[in-house]
Amino acid sequence: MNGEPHVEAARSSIQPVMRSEVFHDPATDVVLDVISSGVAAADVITIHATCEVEYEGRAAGYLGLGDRIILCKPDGTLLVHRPTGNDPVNWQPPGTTITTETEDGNPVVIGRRANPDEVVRVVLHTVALCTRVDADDTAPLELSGTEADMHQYILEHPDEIEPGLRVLEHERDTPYGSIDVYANDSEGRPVVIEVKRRQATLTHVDQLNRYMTQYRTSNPNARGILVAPAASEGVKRALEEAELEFVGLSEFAAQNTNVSSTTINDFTPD
Amino acid sequence: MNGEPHVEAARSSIQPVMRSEVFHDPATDVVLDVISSGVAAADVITIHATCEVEYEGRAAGYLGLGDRIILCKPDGTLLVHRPTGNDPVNWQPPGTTITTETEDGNPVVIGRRANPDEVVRVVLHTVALCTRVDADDTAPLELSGTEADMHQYILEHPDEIEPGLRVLEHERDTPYGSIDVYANDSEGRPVVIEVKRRQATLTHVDQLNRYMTQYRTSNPNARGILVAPAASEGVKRALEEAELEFVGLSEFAAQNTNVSSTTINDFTPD
DNA sequence: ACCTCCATTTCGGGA
DNA sequence: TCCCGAAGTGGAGGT
Repeated sequence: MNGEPHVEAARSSIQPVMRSEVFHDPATDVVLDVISSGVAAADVITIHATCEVEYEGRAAGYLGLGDRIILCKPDGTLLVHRPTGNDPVNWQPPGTTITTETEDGNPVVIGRRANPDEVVRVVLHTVALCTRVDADDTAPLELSGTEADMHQYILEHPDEIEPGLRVLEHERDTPYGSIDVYANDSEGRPVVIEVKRRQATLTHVDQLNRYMTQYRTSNPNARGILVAPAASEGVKRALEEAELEFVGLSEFAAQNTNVSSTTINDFTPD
Repeated sequence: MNGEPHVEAARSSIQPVMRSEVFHDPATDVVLDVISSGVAAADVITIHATCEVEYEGRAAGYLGLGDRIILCKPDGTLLVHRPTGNDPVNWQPPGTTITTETEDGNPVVIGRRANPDEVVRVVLHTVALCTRVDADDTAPLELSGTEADMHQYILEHPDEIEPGLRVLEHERDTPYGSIDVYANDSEGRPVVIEVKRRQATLTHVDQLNRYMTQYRTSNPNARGILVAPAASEGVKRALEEAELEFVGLSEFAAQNTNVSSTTINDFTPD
């Protein structure tokens, strides 16, 4: 049964199914053929193999023999996954050119890209499984609870930040960074707001402080507010020292994204 | 051939091979059994399926029908990959509990974790392929060209930063952030060095500036140097305004990690 | 557990 | 293309 493909074609035009081929314990030439023909046909290729991985580019790496799952996507993505961990142990982002060669009779998968110039080389010592499927996926990911949603909420409910706040501008780019929200307070003072969807950190203070330091040279009375669901004591101290303010929007704390009766839950498709 | 497993056991104790089972176009109960038994056996499970994905946790998401590859790892990692993109469209990091259920006769994969409380639910409408393999991988990843390597290089070659520089300390933690390198220049002035292994950005300037602002209250003549392979004009301007300096270490520019005769190339295993 | 920072970060948007 | 900042960032290391 070695190398014998099990083909399952689409069974109907109404509900098309992924066309898939599986090669069990395939010989080297079968692996090479599946990869090259699969890449040419824009299929997704998965390989279960004991392999070795070399990487050279922005950094350089070597990974000795082990059992991994290799994924080759039609957009050039190359992923090498270990049996543990969220992130691939080696990878190559979209835009990579995937080719093959042999080394000591073993099939080798090569992912090469320019800018940055990087190569990942996967030497397949024992291939347990090699598959190619024709995958079609155009559904948009609908995601809510992002920072963009929080911006929208603030634009529509400025009083939640501070009574009398009037929003004047959203996402203004400047040479010293971009401002999330520009507003005036009830006394007409300029207010710059930096929004974070999760616990505020020092880098967030930095970001606001960088802009405010510049802005205050021409607007000494300008206020800077960091808006986030929460902030550590260190962050609050850093804010005070920079004469900046913190406003906690606990509605946006984690595990509370499905608030009803607000606009936060409105989906914002790609 | 539906649901019939193709089993390939290890063939020798000398060179063990991944034990693998493949189910082609499996029925719902087969999918459910493969997942639950595979999870129990600490196997890696891959599913090629047309599916729907729901996510709720720090944010909330919905992904309509499409062809994807689902990966379940024995450490609880759950990955849903589209045919494009480096990153999974939905995922659950290690530590997740993977369970199954059915919905309208379709198998459903559920990944649930606490802290943060998050759930990913994958509704499998048509499963083309379902595999489980017993993967073993203990090889350490050897990686060079990281920021740690750059630190080491600077510690051993301080003159590359500036003639006469004497390094006094490495990685000092403070309430206002950690310093990469603390040194004295040829005139005895304190020098704080922030090291970046790639093109410097404004946030890197922030990081150095945050600390220097504090440090200079007690050491007004202290110098702050950002060391990186390169920096944009905006970064250099921001540095000047904060009275900080930039030193370009072009040896560490991308695509130049394999410099010979230096220590940068020494592997630093996990 | 919290906080900070690196990452071969990747990804998307704007100039 | 570069530059900048978000991400359901993940992961490591220290306190």
